[in-house]
Order: sequence, then C-alpha cells, then structure tokens
Amino acid sequence: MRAAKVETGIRREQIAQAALGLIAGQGLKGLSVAAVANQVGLVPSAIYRHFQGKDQVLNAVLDLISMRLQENVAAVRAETQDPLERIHRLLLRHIQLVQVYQAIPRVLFSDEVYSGHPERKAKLYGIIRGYLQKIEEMVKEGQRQGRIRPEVAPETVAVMFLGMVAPSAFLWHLSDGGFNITRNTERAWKVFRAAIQEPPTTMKKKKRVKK
Amino acid sequence: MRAAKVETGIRREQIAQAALGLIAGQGLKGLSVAAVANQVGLVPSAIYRHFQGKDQVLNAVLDLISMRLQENVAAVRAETQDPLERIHRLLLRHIQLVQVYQAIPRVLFSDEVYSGHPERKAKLYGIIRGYLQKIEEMVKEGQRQGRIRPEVAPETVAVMFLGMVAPSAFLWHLSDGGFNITRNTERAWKVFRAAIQEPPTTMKKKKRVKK
DNA sequence: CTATATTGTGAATAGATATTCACAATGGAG
DNA sequence: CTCCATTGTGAATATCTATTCACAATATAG
Repeated sequence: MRAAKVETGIRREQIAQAALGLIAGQGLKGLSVAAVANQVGLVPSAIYRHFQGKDQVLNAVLDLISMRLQENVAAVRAETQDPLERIHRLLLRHIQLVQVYQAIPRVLFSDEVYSGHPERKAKLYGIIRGYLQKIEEMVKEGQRQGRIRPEVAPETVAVMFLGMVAPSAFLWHLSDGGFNITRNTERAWKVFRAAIQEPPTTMKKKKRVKK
Repeated sequence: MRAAKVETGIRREQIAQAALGLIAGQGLKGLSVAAVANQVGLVPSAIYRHFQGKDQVLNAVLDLISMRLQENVAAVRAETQDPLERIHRLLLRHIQLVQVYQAIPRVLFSDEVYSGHPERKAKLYGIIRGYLQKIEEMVKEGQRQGRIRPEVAPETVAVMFLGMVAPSAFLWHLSDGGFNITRNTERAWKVFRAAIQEPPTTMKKKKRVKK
C-alpha cells in the first residue's frame, strides 16, 4: 500500500515524533531508520526525502525535547506569579513529562546522541543550559521578592532542581514503575524548599530576626 | 605478534577494565568486541575464550562499577564516624570517581545497557539500590545520633544525594569540563546539609558547642 | 619429557542497518 | 487538462559487528 503524499514540513514533525516515541519504547539502540519509517507508515528510503540522514533526525528529536521543556516553563509562568510556586509546578510538570516521554531522560543521558558528534553535544548542552537559565531566572526573581534566601547561588538551585528530577525519573524507569516517583518527588520538594526558602519572619521557635 | 597466555580470571578483569575505559572515551556506541580485544592486545575472537559474548562483558562492567561504588562506601566508613561527614566525603569521592571514570554515568544512564535485557536492567537497579541502601543507613545513623532531622525520610535523602552528583557530572561531561563541578558540588552540599542537618541547639547562629 | 587442557589466531559467516538510486505515483500550477 | 516538481517505493549496496570454528602455540600436571 502506498503512503499518501504529505508535504515535507509535516513529515518532518511526524518523523521526529515517531523517533521520540520509539526511543521511549526501545531505547536509542533500537532506533533504526527502518523502524521510524515503519512507524510513520513509510518505507525506509522515504525518510531521506525529508532528512539528509539519521543524524538530522536525531537533531530534530533534540529540538522537540527542547520545545517540550520550554513549553513547561512558559506554562508555569502563566499559571502563577509566585517564584517558589512556579518552581514547584515546574517540578511537577517535569516529572509528569518524563513519565509520558520516557525518551527524554534516555536521550539526554545517553552518549549515543553526541558521541563523536561535537556539534550535537554542544547543542544538547545548549538546550539544558537554556532550561537551567529559566530556572535561575525564577530563583533570582524569588530572591528579589525576598522569598528565596539570597545567599544561595541561582545556578546551584537550578542544578539541584535537575537533581530532583533526573534520579527519580531514572529509578522509576529502571524499576519499571516500581519506584514511587510521585511520593519521592513530593518529599524531596519539601526538603528542597526548606533549604532555599527564606523563612517567614513570624515569631515561632525557629525565630529568625531580620537584620 | 602473539599475545601471552594469561589465565582466564585475569583476562576477564583486563577485558572488563578495557571495556570501561573505552566506554569513557567513545561511549557505548563505540564499544565493539574488536575494540575491547585490541585494547587488551588480543584478537576479537579471543574474547570468547573468557566471556560467552558481549553481553557478559557488559555484565562484568556493571560488576566493576558496583565494586567501585561500594569501595567508596567502605572508605568513608573507615575514615570517620560522623554520619554527616561520611555523607559529605562520599559525595566528594563520588564526584571524583565520575571524573576519573566518565564511563560510570554513561553506563548507568544509558539505555543501551539494559534495553531488551530485563535481567541486566534488574541487575543495574539492584546495584543502584544497594548504593542507596548504604546511604540510607548513614542517614539513619545520623538520625539516631540526633545529627540529622528525624522528619526527613532516609530514602529521600539518598535519592537527593544522587541528585547532587548525577546532573553535575553530566553537565561537566557535556561541557567538556567547562562546567565547574567542584564549585557546584560544594555549594550544593552546603544547601543540602542545611536542609537535612538538625540545627545545633546552641544560641548563636554560628557558634558551635561540643556537647 | 610429553600429553593435554587452556588460550590465542585468522578466516569465514551471518545479520543488521544506513544510504543510494532509478523509477513510479501524485497533486497543484499554468 | 497537462506538465513537472515533489514525494513514495523497491531493490541493491556497502559497511560494520558479533560470533563461530578449525587450527596453532603454550604451559602445566603426571
């Protein structure tokens, strides 16, 4: 059966999506152009009408991931003004994201993506840097508003934020869902928030005097 | 030139070491039995005198990593009695470890290792679980001694511990050493410690009284 | 010393996979 | 309607890699 003729712009999206889905299921090892083509309903050679090769398909996958991350950032920005709450919600969204798209940590943490491809390695670094940047901005905003301790470096907080997500997602994935990622994330968030939050200046036993 | 005849026990170690080294350099994608054999100074087919196949070589690599991790645990246990200090030193050792053996995060976070190999996936999960277990024990010990807040779940602390290492190591690796992993880890540790440490029951904010 | 198990070698095999290419269908511009 | 650029197809190719196997060297037990 012959596949319908679809303009290359749409095909590119379909192919990138299919690749992301396959990575989620099979891992990068199982990602062949044949599999991707089959998923889209095409024949392997047809992929080359839309991409120069497998490398470019992987690049498109990276762009897709970058978009998903940035979408989350935009969403929490729209949802609330409170920086701490923004970070909290971004955490929840991120956890949900890696559960739906298991491929994301796989791609992000797999060397297969950038081994022997310096330009792709740089690209990946840029994507993560961009994400961290947004988190840092939230932290700075929180510090300006006096909600986050001024002495913690925004970069540190941002990297620690990743640290709350990555291992949890990884353990969850590795245990085939046995690891309770939701519970763990909730608890980690409490500890994390306590560490970065400027304590309210009320007069309880933890009295903290503004100097 | 013919390679010397070496008993299989030693060859197995050499092969596992060589594989770990190659993964550090090339990633899992570049890990071929030919490359491993060449590294050891053997011919590809010779590998099969010591391992049933590539799969078993990868298993041996996992065992190697597990050993390295447990060695670190044993070392910090011997170094100090203070649970908090143990955790701190384990952090430093772990950071150093992933810098020397870049392969470790690569292997741990790459799906290539366990994709389509449920038994190896389980094995990997077991290794990490075992490591987390040791950290949890340190936390519990710290709670018993009143040095760590009793309300934080040891499992949460252990997973967060991984979270301090993994993203840092990853960014460092991805940036070709540009990311300052040492500085970041130091700062993260301060925040982390503040979050889990039971505040001394003295009455100045910096004064620390030996009880 | 020599018999034998162990280890190393080179060639051959088999399977997978990315990529190319000549050819065919399709659909919109004119 | 007709042309032609675009998109899809099937077969062929080239490369890479794991694995097998018959044979060779080597060391150790007896």
